[in-house]
Amino acid sequence: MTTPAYSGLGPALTYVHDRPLEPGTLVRVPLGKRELLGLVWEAPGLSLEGLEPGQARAVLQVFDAIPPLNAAWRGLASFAARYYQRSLGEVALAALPPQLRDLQAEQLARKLKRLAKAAAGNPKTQGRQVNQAADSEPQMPESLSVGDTKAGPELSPEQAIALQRFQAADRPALLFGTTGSGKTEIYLRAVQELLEQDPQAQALIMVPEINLTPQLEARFMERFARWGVVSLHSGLTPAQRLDHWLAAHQGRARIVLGTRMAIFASLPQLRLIVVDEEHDPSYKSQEGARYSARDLAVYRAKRESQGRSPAHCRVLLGSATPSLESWRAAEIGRYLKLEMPQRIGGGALPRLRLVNMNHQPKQCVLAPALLESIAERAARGEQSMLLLNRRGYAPVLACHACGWKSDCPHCSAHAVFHKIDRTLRCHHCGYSSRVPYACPGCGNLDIAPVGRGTEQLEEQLVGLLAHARRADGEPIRVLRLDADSTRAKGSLEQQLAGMHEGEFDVLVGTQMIAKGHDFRRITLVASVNADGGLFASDYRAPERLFALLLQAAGRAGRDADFVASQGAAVELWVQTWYPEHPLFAALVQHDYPAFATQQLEEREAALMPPYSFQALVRAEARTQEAAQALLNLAAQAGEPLPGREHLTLYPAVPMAIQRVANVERAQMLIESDSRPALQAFLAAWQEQLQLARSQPEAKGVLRWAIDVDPLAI
DNA sequence: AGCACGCCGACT
DNA sequence: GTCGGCGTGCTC
Repeated sequence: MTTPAYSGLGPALTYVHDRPLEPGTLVRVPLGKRELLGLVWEAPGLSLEGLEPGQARAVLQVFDAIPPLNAAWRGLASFAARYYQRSLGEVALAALPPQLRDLQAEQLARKLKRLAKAAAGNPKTQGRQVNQAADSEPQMPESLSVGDTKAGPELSPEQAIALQRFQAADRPALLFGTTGSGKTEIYLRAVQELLEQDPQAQALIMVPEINLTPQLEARFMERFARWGVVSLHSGLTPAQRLDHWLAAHQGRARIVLGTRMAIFASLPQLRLIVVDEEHDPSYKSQEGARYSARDLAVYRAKRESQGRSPAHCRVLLGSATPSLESWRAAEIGRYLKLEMPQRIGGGALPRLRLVNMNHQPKQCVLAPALLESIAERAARGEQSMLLLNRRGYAPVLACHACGWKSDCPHCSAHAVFHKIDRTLRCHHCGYSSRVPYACPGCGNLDIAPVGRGTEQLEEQLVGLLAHARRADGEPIRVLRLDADSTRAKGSLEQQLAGMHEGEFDVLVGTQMIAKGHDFRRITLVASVNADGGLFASDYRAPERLFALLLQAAGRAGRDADFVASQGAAVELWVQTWYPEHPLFAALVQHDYPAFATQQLEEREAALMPPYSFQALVRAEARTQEAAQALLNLAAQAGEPLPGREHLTLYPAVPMAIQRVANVERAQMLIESDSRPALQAFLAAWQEQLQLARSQPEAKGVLRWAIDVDPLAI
């Protein structure tokens, strides 16, 4: 009755034990020559009499020191496995802390005894652990209302109404709140009211990125340490992850904060799920079971409420730029829409300044007016932030004599020029080589960088601002933050702290600086080259660009007092060659609803999600032909399958980056107006895919995977 | 996924 | 003649 952590083996395996085991019990079982962690699953109608001798081996150990995973959790795991077309064992066992796999039952029992003792001796032990991880983040000053031990600020009327409507909601709620409108305070209050009113209740708070957990943790710890706050994300050590998981599973932690993996945390008394920045693509897993933690949050809340009132477990999705899926659900009343258009403290939203690059001096990096504005701000003690979505010095090196380009030898992509260590690096496979002295094609010495990355922007900015001075008369200081500059552990926190202290005047970086961080002195945000998102082949690109720009804009002017005392103009500058693009018309007005309406109309006309349902099958092989053959052969074989008549199967095509690490990749898009039809077809089709593998045309196929509700096509 | 079994190239 | 490459197949 256990499932192995292996994806090819679909249904549960059968084992025997000398006494009945409750479903959800963790066990240790033999499989082949190995000993594995297993999970007891329900086995309706199975009796020992029906078993051939030797058909079932014996359970080795029972982890009876911890309670079984409950029915709601098992329901979530089996739904996720079914919906995302993976085996139950893979989903269920991947959702457990990895260290559990290596532990013997007695070791776990001993650990639990120790934890119980520690918890009895010091009820705050749990909280301490978390705080250590979070202490590098500067704390937000809270305006404490006198006599209120809960130490929350007064809610604005708008917040109070949103919270009240959420508390009365009988369906998932979408909190559409401008950046700086105080969404986090709503989360905190919702959690507080729930945990005060129900002494057992647990809440799950999800954030898109690991970088954002420390500061959220700090805010939750500050108010709710007494209730036990733990985090769950991939940055924890294996031991921490097990501890935190156990704390949640045993109900010692009543608040769990985490990234997408936290959706599978065992929370026996789960009553509230918050998904912050619900539109963020990080919620969609890109490997293993390709689940959407946001979608599973909605499912899980419903499943937890099964057989109880619909509001037993509530779910709150928050965003300043909701996904079009959630937006539409709110429009048609499937979700409750809560709106908070005002910034707390009345801070003005940044004014959009579109820079028409057609009218700028030739070859200019930053418009002169933008440079000047940055310099003026630095002179007044204000900070600026520049976004450029490309790390490295230049995306490619090229020889103008023979046309040679710095291509990665293993991928169909350029190797990026990193000037700092004079390397060419492929961002897809990790290949790295020294920059050649002369062109490998023709020996020409004149090989030059083409295009611009953050390293180069930083360098040019320092040059362009050489004449300018800070308030203290010193030269302007530029900080670059991207995956390269923050590789060392703790260096992101350290550099962010420097930015907060005002050590730097200008911050240059990739996406990672646009999200969440609370910079107090930034009054200008600029997107150096936004056009990539305007005409990308991916139909979701405009949506992502809009979200990125608004989110980045939200970094500016967060401290209304600072802005007022400076008399600062809070601005978002966007450099573009296409200023007339309709996306910008909506952006000028900060009008997400208008943008969403326009995008949804396009989607409806083209019958794209959320007006249709998609799945993507990707194949990897030694040759492109084999990868495509597998998909096309399986498609042919799938003709008679259930649901097929409601589907469109497009021909297999090479992926955008066709070859990565010497593996050829192809994909096939499947579209349907019926989710059940798509589900039924995919479930049956797996077998055809498996069979197609043994055809001679598909020789050299390495693997294939189905991505249900893919984000990028 | 692991781990075994099984059939073809360069070494003591 | 063996060590070892990774292709194919199985695990209650």
